[in-house]
Amino acid sequence: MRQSQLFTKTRREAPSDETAKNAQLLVRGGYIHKEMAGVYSYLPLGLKVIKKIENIIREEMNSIGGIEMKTSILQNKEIWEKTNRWDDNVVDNWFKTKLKNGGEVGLSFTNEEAYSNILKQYVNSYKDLPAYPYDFKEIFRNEVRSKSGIIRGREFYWKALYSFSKDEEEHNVFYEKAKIAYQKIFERVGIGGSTYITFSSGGTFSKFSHEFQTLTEAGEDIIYIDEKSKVAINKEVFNDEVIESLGLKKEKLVEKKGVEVGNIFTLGTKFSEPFNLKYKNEKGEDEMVFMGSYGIGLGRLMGTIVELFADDKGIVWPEAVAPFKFSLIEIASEKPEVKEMAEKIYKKLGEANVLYDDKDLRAGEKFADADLLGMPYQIIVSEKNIASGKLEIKNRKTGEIKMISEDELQNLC
RNA sequence: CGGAGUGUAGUAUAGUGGUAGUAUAAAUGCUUUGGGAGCAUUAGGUCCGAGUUCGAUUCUCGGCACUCCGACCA
Repeated sequence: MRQSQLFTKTRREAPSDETAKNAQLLVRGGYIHKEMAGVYSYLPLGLKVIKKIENIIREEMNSIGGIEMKTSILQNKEIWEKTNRWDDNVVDNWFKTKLKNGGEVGLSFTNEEAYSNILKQYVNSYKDLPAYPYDFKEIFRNEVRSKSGIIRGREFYWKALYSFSKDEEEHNVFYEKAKIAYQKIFERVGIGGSTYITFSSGGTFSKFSHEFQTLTEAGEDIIYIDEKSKVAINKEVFNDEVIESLGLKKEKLVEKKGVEVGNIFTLGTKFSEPFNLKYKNEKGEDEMVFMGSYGIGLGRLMGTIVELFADDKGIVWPEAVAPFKFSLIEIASEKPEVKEMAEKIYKKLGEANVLYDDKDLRAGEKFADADLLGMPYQIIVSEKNIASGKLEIKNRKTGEIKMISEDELQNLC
């Protein structure tokens, strides 16, 4: 993409109403726009990052049998009354609104009821199970106080998968697969090394749920990590009994701050019972469907990646989620060869891979922009480099500069 | 929801009971071109409402918004 086509532009200064590093840098780079506290629009560059993350998650969910669909955002009061979660005294962060005819609807803050209600209509037999539907959707939570930029918003985009299994045994097999798929996702988006599977409170049907906690000072959760096994315990269940049951040693655990980038949870029959979601087994007997939930907040993940890798010059994207792999910087010159070379490289690498800074700006400003925007590689085309017959390529993360030939450039794609 | 604070141009900030200033971004022209260039010209602003006052951006009250600390985060 040509940078001149982007209506967004970079800012020199951070907005005064953001203190979170992720929001400051993403606003400065023109990735996001703040609509109100806890509510952000995703600008063209920001959406590209979200889409890259979304595709990685989609691939991993599909690989364990997930089937993508879309549940509605407007939710029927009746189905939430079945689980007693319509009541504001039970769930205090609903966004609710009214239909013209006076009826009430809610904006979904989670998906268990919607899925249980839908599956109720289709699941009758053991032959219909298991089922692993999931969706990417906007979620609304009327938080009294939002903070941390896009890490905790009132409106956010998440992936939620629900597993509907015949019994606990079948559930457990899938649960373990999901755990591995989650680890792959965090590995692929570049935060695997800082992300710990964390034991957290489990609710009615299992001792623990599992969170995926990424270590960063921007985190709001306190966890105790075991560096060797890459396992952690959330503060909420941190006690001697738990430590022992996990085979960990208290003195080896270190207290850290983390962001919960994902979680997986055994729900059991907590939601299937109120919906009477059961099936006939092979003997013709009724059995309750056994459920699990698996969530990842995409905006939160994006914000966490920014927090984790940004340096004093700006954002540093891991290659897998960068909006473009390359920033192409053409240093203005009177010699037409410079522009010609830049255009040639742009075409060669493809507009999907390159953000081409074709604006009429000075070199310093283009370098600063490229550093702020954080593409993994910067290719610099100038009179000097053309004269040497080589191309200059700089690694955003390490700052390393290499002089390479045009042929070598091709290999980078 | 409890506590504290802040609202001035697109952005970041200064200042004042009496014509609102600077930087940056923007527009035009000329010069310039390897780490956020220079000169000139132009355009652009006091969150909303009420009160006090001859006069309010400034003081008072109310509202709204935003930020921070705490609580909450199913």
